[in-house]
Amino acid sequence: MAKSIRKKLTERVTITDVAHTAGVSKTTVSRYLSGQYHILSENARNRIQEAIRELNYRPNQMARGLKQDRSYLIGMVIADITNPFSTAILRGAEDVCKQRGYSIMVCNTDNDPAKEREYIFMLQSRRIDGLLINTTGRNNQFLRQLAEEHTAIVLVDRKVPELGLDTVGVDNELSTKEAIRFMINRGYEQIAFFTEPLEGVSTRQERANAFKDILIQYGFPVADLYEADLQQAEPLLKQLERFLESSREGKRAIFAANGVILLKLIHALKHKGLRIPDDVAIAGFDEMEWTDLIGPGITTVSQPTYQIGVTAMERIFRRLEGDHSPSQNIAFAGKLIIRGSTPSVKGL
Amino acid sequence: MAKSIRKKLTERVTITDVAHTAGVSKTTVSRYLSGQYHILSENARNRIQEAIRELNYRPNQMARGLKQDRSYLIGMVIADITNPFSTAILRGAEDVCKQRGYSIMVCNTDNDPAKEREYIFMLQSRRIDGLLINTTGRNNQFLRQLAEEHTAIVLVDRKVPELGLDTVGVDNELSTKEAIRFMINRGYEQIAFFTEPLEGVSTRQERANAFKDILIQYGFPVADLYEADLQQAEPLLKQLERFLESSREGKRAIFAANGVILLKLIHALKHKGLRIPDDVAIAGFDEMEWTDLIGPGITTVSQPTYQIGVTAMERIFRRLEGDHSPSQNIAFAGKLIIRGSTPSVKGL
DNA sequence: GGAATTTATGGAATCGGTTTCATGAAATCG
DNA sequence: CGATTTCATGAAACCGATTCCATAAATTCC
Repeated sequence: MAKSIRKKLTERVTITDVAHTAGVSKTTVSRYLSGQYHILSENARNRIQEAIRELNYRPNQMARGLKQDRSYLIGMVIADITNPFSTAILRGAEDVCKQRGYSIMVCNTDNDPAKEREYIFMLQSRRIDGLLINTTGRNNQFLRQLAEEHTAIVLVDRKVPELGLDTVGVDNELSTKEAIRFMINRGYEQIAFFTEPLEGVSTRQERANAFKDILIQYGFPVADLYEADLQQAEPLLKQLERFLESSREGKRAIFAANGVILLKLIHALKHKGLRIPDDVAIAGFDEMEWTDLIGPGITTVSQPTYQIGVTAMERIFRRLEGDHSPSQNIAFAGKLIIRGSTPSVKGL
Repeated sequence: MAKSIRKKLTERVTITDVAHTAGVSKTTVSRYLSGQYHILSENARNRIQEAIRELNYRPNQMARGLKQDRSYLIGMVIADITNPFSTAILRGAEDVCKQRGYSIMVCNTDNDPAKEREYIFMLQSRRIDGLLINTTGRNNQFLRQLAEEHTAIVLVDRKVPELGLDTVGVDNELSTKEAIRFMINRGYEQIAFFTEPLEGVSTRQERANAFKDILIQYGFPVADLYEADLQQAEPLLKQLERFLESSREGKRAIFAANGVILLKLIHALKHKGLRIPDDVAIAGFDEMEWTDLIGPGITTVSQPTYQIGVTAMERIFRRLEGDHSPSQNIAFAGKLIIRGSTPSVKGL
């Protein structure tokens, strides 16, 4: 009887309920919800407003999205969510989304192409409007598919030229060259470059190539480019030892291709009882909250991470608004922050 | 004509398309999608599978969710997404969600109740099934409303007793007492406690109270409890100076109530040219990737952050599965990691 | 002052799935 | 062998919004 009907009715408040209590049709309420106030009478507007308040109504986004073929959802696929670099980007991206009423769904892949694929499928099922991805580069086929379904995709940090998508990141060549040139000018005679495996990751490749180029340009031998797999600590330690054995104290320096490997290297140096910069100088990509606190301060290349997130998300919205211009590669300048970990070599 | 029809048809592949090409009804396809294989003939199963593959079909989660009144979405409202503490929890939560086919929507509030409220409304519109929240404590009314609409809510880190919700965090009293007691036993005669403003945040209050309790228990005066607003750097610096002026080198120590303030304090000490631990000893909550690298290493209270995220999310799913048992407060033990920043006082 | 236009509104179809219920065929039973 | 149960399937209603189209009333036009 009445009791059970009421129960059913109050279970979830729908647009129909609002229409009833306001004494208008669903259509009119819908118009109110989408902000088309100018075609509503003041009377209707007020009564709807009152009804919504009274019933504490919140429109169902799934119903809305279904009909409009829009989810107001952006996917963000990140290799490692605990990496401060990633979260700074996320922060920027999130701020832009919030402002527009979009929400971000985070997906953590651990650089695993299989996980990445699963997430792409899931996001596809959710009909995301946009995707911001730090890709493994192994699921290009599926990304292309997504792009064909009108999802606006922006690659962050890592490029995949064959996809022809917008990318946002830092100018790796420029920044790496600036940093290595700086170290050469400071008098270091042997510089090692440590990176995670290059295969398939454009960012790492660009930095490694810039390193090689600049060494060649200055007539240095390119002997110390180390690709370390960080899953196990051993390889990195071994490679570090190899470098230290082959080089002379006071004349050598290490450059880390990103913040993760920079941290690992500093750990390894501490573990071996080596001092910065006396035993070895060090610098690397990614400014982090602790880089000025360790020893004499670590020289780093700072990326405008928040800005990268903001810009990437803005490109997504530009695309969603119908911009069909050719894809852009947006590269911000990195900033070299010089600290005590890379002093001038004695005797210069 | 045919062309335009085809275009329309291939625009988005729907369950109807799959049904047609497989030569069965939507109902049958739906059963396949929800894994009810046992009631399908092998023939139908194969043809549907083939059709899905051929058309590259992905079911629309919005349509699904609309009918089922389930979004398979979990909201995660965080005060500061760039805080490593938060992302570690997110990581744990995300892993659990992925496994169950749920997705997480991240919301960054900056500890702003207004932003938090906006997010709660948005998440409500999306009909999230669960919410994991690090709340400002200023939107209890809306959280209660959400809970009434069958959203499973778990409070992380910060409690709000009046809401009667599940909470997951660390045992603040126990860990704080252990840490302060340790410092007292090491011979420090004056210990300062630095925290962000206590008002409304249970975690901070619990830690501050534990600090006071243990000092009283040991017969120390409670003179140095500093509430610093971190928005501007000044207050913290002033308070730090006040403490340093009132205390004696070699006999004093600082305890930071969380990782953020710990970092700020270390920065401030460096800024003032003070050495750890010679000029002042320091310890604090939250183990971070750099705490063992700064100076002699910083003594910290480590929280099982990943585990907190996993546990919180598991409680959400337990609730979604229909568990109506009384609410739980789950408190993990923190772990005191002793490092060089808190050596024994000379002469002990 | 009647025709044409504008304005405010609502009925009904629709989005893409799930779920209820009905049905015909095959299998099991006494 | 007829009655009953099981099995595989599909038609149609439904979830909660938006949107197309129709319509009555009010306004403007000549």
